[in-house]
Amino acid sequence: MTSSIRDVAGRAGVSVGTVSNVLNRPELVSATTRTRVLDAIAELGFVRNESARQLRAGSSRSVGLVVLDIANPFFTDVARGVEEVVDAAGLSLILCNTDDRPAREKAHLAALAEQRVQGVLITPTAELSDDIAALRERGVPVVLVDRRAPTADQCAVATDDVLGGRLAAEHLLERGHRRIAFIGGSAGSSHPALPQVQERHAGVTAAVDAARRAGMDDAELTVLSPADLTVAGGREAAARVIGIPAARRPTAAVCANDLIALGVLQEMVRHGVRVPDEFAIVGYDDIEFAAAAAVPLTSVSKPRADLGRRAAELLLDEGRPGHVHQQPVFEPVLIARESTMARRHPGSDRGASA
Amino acid sequence: MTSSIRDVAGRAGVSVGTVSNVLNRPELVSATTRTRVLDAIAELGFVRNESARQLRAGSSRSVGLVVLDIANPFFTDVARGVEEVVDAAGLSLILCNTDDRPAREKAHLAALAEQRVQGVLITPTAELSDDIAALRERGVPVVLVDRRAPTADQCAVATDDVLGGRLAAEHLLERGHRRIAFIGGSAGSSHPALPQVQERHAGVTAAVDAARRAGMDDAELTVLSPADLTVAGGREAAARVIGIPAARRPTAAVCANDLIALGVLQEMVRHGVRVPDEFAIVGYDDIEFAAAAAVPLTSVSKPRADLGRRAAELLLDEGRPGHVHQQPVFEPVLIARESTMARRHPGSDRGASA
DNA sequence: GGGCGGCTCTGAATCGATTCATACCGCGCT
DNA sequence: AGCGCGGTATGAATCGATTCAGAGCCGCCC
Repeated sequence: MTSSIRDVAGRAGVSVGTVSNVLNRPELVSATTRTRVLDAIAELGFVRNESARQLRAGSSRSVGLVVLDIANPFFTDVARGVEEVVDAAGLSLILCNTDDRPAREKAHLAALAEQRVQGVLITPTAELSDDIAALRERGVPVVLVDRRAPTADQCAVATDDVLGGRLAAEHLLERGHRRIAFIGGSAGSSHPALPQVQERHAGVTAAVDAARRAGMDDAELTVLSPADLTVAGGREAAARVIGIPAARRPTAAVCANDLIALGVLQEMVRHGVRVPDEFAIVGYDDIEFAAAAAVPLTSVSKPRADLGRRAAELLLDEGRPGHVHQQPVFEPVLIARESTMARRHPGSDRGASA
Repeated sequence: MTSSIRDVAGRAGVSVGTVSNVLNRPELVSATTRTRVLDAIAELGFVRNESARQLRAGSSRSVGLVVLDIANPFFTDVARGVEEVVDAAGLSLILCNTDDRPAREKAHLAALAEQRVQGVLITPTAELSDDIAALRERGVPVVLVDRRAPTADQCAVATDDVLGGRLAAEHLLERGHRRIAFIGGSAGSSHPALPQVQERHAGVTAAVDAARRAGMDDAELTVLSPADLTVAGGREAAARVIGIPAARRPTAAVCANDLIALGVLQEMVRHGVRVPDEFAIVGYDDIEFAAAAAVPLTSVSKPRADLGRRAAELLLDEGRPGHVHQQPVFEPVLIARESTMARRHPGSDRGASA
């Protein structure tokens, strides 16, 4: 059925070594033999067996990318960036989805290890499992994606999420909001929040505290923790916000990601709460659907594809001799859109609270 | 560095065959030897080399999923369904993205063939390349996803897109719309449209024709072909719609997918065209973001995860003896939401054309 | 004519897990 | 004592591509 290099050799009347040379170092083979071999390959429909090649080589021609949520466009954009670099290097990409479940992460890492991938790009689940450390001990390069490295002896590509959280909160404060919600905290949630989310939270807290110190005594922060960082989670949290009596209800929210923000937006609209006039929303990640929402979402933008590209580059570099571990941190930027476009400018008037 | 089964055997004081048995048929090994071997494995941090295993076995423990656009949530939902089935079978999934480019499709299929995957699930690019046929000739099971099989000798999981298109158009006609646009056609586009899109188009056309025959003489269809089936494509097409003088401008659109619909929605809102009052929109696929849009999108819903699940099941079944090729066709359902909720019911009044 | 270098090609050894025919052990039965 | 049998363990052969030391050949120069 499937023919091997040996069949090709037989057909072309040469040795297996020669066939291999045609495949891998054609310049070593005379033109005539080369065409003879290529003809045989075509006639037999020969396809190289990667397993055999890998066995000999000791490692595969692929890298793994492990993400938290394949349904989150943020990660597909990161994947695009990764793919670009990986493709260019002639490697292939194995995309794995964990749904933020440690057990799935573990299983995927085990499979990748068995496949002897050249390296792994991973956005780990909340707790950094020791499976990752174990992989690294086995000599498999690992680069953390959108996550800070716990130690300096490894590569990681991150975003300054404290800054991002601060930008979001300051934006709302500047527009006159005083009662602000952070949606995506970990309070009361079963498992710990992702560090990325903790950072965003910290940034928001810092901004609100600073505002209070600067004289906005009434600035206050409410934290809501949806079950997960999805559109459904956002809807659920928004419903809770709506349940708060108008006098105490936050007038704006910073969401831990855009999926949540879209859910919040949807639920607000559904309940007739006007966005941004009655409730302003800031998302995070600036996924394409944020701008495409009918009330375009103000969002904290990070270079999604660049994150992926950079991570992939670092991973490929790990294999090389003089590699130095790096932890680049990208700076997020706030993109203001309509979802926060009401209210007056800085200081002064804090009128019409809902 | 990496230890092999031989090292484990040495350490445990048994033969390699025994170690292999511990790994694959532990019931053949006595309890004492088994624990001795397992201890050795743990101590050495041994990880089985998949390449070697695959080489011997002749095929890998993975299947490939090749999609048109990983950034389209429709495909990530399909992927989820596939993953579920594939995981349960103890296989792993290799996810490949083609961006509807035949060259990329070809490259991915070649890589999958070299990896000796157990099968391939694919939503092919517009033209059915012969690479797919070639794969099948080599004995690799292939199941088409969201695409009808050209012949009965293969498996394919599809949706009745003619019906879907008709449902969408009938819905708009019932709500009093007469000048309808189909956004996503192939007219004037460089490459042929996807068959799925052609079907949707055909369904819309059929509905409009039927309406005309039924007495709605003024029912008419305009076709717009964006460069690609993305949010950006939708925006571009919407801009063109807005350019049409109000008297001739369509009052509603059926979009080839939800990404386009979201783009259209966004552009309409940006230009102050009220949705649905001045312009109604029907999307296709019913991705999560359709419902989450602030003007929730009426959309033609198909069981996305089920498509994936079913396709994966058929693929796994292909390996089995009595396999019979099947081409299940799912029936789409129209989910009415606000983006089409203006205008009066059936027949009568066709008033206020923007 | 002998020797040497350059160009081709050969074929055996190798990677690591699996498989299977074979061997071994102890025990009960005749 | 001999036979057979279930239960275990062995180790050589195998999968297919790659690699590399070495062989064969040709032409050229001294």
